[in-house]
Amino acid sequence: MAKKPYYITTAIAYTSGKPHIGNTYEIVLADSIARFKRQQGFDVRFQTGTDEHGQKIELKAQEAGVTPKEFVDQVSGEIKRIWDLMNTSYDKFIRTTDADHEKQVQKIFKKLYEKGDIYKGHYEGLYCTPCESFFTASQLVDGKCPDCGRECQPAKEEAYFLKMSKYADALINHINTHPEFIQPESRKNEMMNNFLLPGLQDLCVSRTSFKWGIPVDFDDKHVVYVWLDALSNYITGLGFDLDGNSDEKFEKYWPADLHLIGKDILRFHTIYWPIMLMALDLPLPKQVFGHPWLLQGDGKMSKSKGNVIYADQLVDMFGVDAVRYFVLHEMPFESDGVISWELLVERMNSDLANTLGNLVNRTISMSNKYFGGVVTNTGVKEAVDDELINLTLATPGKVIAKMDQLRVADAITEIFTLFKRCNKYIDETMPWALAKDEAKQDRLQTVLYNLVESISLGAALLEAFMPDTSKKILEQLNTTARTLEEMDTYGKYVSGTKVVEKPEILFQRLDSKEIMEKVAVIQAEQKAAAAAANGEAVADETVVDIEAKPEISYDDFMKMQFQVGKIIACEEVPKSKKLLCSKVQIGSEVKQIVSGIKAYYSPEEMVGKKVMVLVNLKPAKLAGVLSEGMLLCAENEKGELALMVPEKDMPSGAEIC
RNA sequence: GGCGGAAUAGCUCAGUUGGCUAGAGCACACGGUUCAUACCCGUGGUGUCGCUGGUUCAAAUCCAGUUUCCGCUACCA
Repeated sequence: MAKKPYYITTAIAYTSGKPHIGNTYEIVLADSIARFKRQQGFDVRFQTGTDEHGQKIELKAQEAGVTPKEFVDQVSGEIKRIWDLMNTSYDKFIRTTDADHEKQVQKIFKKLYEKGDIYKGHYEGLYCTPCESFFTASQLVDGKCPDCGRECQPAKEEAYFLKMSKYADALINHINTHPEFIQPESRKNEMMNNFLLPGLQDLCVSRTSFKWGIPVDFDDKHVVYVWLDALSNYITGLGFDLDGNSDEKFEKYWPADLHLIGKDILRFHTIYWPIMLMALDLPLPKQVFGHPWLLQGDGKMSKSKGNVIYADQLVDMFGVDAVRYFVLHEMPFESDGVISWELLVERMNSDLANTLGNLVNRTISMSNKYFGGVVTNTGVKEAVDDELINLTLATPGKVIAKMDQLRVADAITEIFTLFKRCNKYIDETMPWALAKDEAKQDRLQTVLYNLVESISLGAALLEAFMPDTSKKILEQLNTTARTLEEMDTYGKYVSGTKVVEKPEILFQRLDSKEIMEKVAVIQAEQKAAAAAANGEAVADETVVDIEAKPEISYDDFMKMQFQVGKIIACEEVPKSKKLLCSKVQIGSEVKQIVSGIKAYYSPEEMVGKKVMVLVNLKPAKLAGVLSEGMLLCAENEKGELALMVPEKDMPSGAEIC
């Protein structure tokens, strides 16, 4: 019988920089699932890769003084190197700059255009600049922005749009009839309530503001929107061809069984991607799992703090399998996991060195000490053996059940429960006591055999999660990994086998203090590097490009009145997350102004500042609070805000012109 | 503001449709053991199961209200 196909993908990694351990988690998680499915007898196809287009990359390359292609070649190579370092068993590493991918994306775009699902639209009268939103004519209220009620700006650029609304009902129906489609389930409500049920807007799927993307082949002013480009990788990587000449891999593996992605990009995978597929008349993936994040224990990761953790640093210090064990084991199914160097040392010592490593070590040592390494099943069973045997035989089923639910951390815990039981079994049977009694030699043989048998089975189960360790244990026991089917009977370890003479230490215990000293050095280096990079950035002057607005006349400009305002009081706007309400003294007048800057300024530090105010703006209510003007801010590429203040002290009310 | 979720031992979390003295791992303390990587095994918690009410023979579990935190989303004049 032909093996059942199983197609699993990770999100393709964005090539804006070196991936940290959080990004690396995803590929390891996918790898453990892929390996386990192979062990279960599936014909697995495992795809990963890099997402290489977009304005951000164009800018990064510019900063680095290289071409975009040179930039992504370097980063993509680095990502692949780390994926390989982590011993991940992907079958295909796709790059969105691959020629065949680009060609298919162009074809897809054209096909959807010809079909009418992508149409050329205009911003004219439909673009609200302050809201930064596009609206279809029907969405406008009295010809004005439905959100803010103001005039929408005339367009200066044309763009292509994907008709989302056409497929919305079909998608809602699909999600409702396929409860397993979006995982974890709690995310399903978010997608439904926030996007689908309120009504989908057509999606703008082309850009003209930058060049680094796949050109629309029939209209080369435009490049294809990066998400349309990136999402297509899941089918182009299988050799999909729109003209019907698809590779057999596509016929075999599509639709995907699982898209494994971060929880932050669920929207793209559960709304845009399915609609794209519907428009192409292709079946939808069976499941999309938005996994949680691996977060740094001591605050957010940042290069300037020097606390970004990279996979290769961890591997240097702990080894590949310890890192794999850690990221897989520390991640709960739904909530974010935490990583820190201290936690790693703790897990390394207690789980890997003590429970597992020491178990293998003591078992092999005893076999050598008492029987010259030969492990024989003499069949002298006692009641105490039952518990170990039963648990050993039950463990594969438990692991399979957990893996079926994608609960990888729980699956690993099941395997370690077995190893712990083995340690207990040694205490219960006390081999060293049996060894002293001539009459108990056969019993001792059986006890050691049972241990070797249970460890062999546990080690085979470990393959998906810690492939090297699994192999090392089996080699030391001089046996091979059995399949899941072969785990149904106890006693398959060949009696009379000789184990290795001197056991190899699988995991060395580490001293937390020594590790932390090394970490301090790494962090200091990273901090210094970040500072140096910042210094360069100052010299190089990092720039931000924003979309240009239409030219205005001097009269237009003169309509606006700017003055220096002194903030004399400030408080948070209740029930709002981003708003601060300030009392601003402008000359002898006091205005109340609401600003969305709570994330960057506390009410206390606002008071006393002299800032630039647009004073003749029509008052409006924000979160129910009247605002009579606007505090002007500069905004960087991250959306962080800084208030504009006069370079020299100026009196309140001074005109800015 | 809208929708949803969470609150259980020092820490990280389990607790299926309400049912026996509320569990696991880690950490900590004590005891045992010596084959082993100072390891393994055992024992040890008076935990207000966020708070207040309610339903019930019985509530961590169901209902209502309340507080705090989190996610998505809206607001950024």
